[in-house]
Amino acid sequence: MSLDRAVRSLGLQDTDAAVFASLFASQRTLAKSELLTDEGARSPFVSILVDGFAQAVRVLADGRQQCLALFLPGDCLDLTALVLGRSSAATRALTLATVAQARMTDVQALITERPQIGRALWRATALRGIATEEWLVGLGRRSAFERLAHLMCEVMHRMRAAGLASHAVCDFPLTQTDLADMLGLSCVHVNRMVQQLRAEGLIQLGRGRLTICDEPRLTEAGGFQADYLGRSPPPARKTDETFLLRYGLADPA
Amino acid sequence: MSLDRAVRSLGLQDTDAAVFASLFASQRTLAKSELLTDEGARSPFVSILVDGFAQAVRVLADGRQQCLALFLPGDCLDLTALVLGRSSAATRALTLATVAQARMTDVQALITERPQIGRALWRATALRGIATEEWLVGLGRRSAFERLAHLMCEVMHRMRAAGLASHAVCDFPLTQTDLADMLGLSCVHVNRMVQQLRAEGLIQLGRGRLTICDEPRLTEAGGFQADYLGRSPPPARKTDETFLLRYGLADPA
DNA sequence: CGAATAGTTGACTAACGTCAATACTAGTGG
DNA sequence: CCACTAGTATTGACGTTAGTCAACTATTCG
Repeated sequence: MSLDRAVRSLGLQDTDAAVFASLFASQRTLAKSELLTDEGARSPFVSILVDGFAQAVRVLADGRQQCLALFLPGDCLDLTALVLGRSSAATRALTLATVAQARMTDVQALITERPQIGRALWRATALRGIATEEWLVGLGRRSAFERLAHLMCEVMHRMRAAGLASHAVCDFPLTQTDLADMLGLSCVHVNRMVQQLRAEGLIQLGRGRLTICDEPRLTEAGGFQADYLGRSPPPARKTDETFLLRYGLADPA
Repeated sequence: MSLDRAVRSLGLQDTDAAVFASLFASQRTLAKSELLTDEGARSPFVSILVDGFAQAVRVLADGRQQCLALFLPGDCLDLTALVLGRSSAATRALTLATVAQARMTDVQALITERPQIGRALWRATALRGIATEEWLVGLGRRSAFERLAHLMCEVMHRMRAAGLASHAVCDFPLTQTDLADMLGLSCVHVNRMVQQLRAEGLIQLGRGRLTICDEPRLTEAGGFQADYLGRSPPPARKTDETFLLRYGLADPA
């Protein structure tokens, strides 16, 4: 993933894009599992993932942990630190990874000078929030099988958008333990669900690659909506009497 | 909750606060269960909840639903719509509620004129994201009992910050079904956990009121960190050999 | 080749959901 | 003030999903 492409995916163009990108002159390589920033830390840099996979993760006092976000090449890492001054979660490389870094003070200064850049980063912050909300829906209301199917759809979708998937195949270097952390499951159960997805002919997964064999059915299985970032009007819902009554939406006529 | 107080809680002061508040001249009353905005809708207004409780909620095609956020008096509703143009989720009154509204175009114009206001709203967007992340951790890695305890702590904490709690008592007009939607549980199970919290002498809950009887123990039970919005450095973790090895954090020395 | 990591399996358990009945509560109109 | 009603809370029996533990196998990588 080129830095320019990453910057354009923020919605920046022309001079804004060029000037913003020019701040990310330095690169840093992270070993697999290496922390880029720790939970609650102040970092003097803003980072964009250029290569490899990473995650945002929170660890509870007793060692349980939950992944809050999966970062693919081209994603901005830890955006909230830019406005809040601190990282809300640890950022950790899931594979050997490369990040481009800009000094936070430089970014701050540039935002003042070019408000459109601030606007774009604010928009990116909001999109990150929506993605988190989507995961929240999954953990709250979807079964393990659905969650996994949904995640496979999401990854393929995002990898395509980043130009990193060919047809229905992309790199997928995550372990089942990594998946378990994302999906709020145990790795044993993830394994069972992966096997079910394979048995039903929906995906192939292994050796660091994901192949979607039957995308319509996988999408259906995960309840995935491709446009959940640039959202269209609410999908037509089955008119369910109970539902309408419960929320006082029944047409009084 | 006065509008001024709400505006100050965004971090705005003096002229910025006054000018921003002046945009919220109109008010609207929502009946219990009434939708303020629908999922995916474009709204021409930015709203601040002045009175009552509200939620952001996503409904799946089959009727399952998950609450994404609980709004208390003083909270900005549906902030992401301001930068993304659409609501990512429905906003619904949980009680009879009052919102103050500003025309979105007016807010946009004011942000251009006074960048500090944009900064404050961006910060609020980021804080909303962190709150969503905290719920994600709960749904992914906390038991039903812990989640409920955590939510009680969160609500009391926020109600105090809004000046709406006296000592350890505050209004709490949510039904157990509402709680179930927030916590990703069934209402029957919520009921069982509420009873357990009561039996252990941690809370009193009923008739629209919440009383925390033993705050230290409730905080402990929920793993609640009061500062999870203005985060301090990572809490000291038990040094756990397994954990360190698993994540390659073991000191190589 | 060997060590470490990752994936797989089965047996068992715990947490939580579902269903269906029953009790309580608050608001309503008589 | 009382009966009525709708919404809410509670209970028990039972089913299902997912977690835990402990082994074992397959891969990867040095």
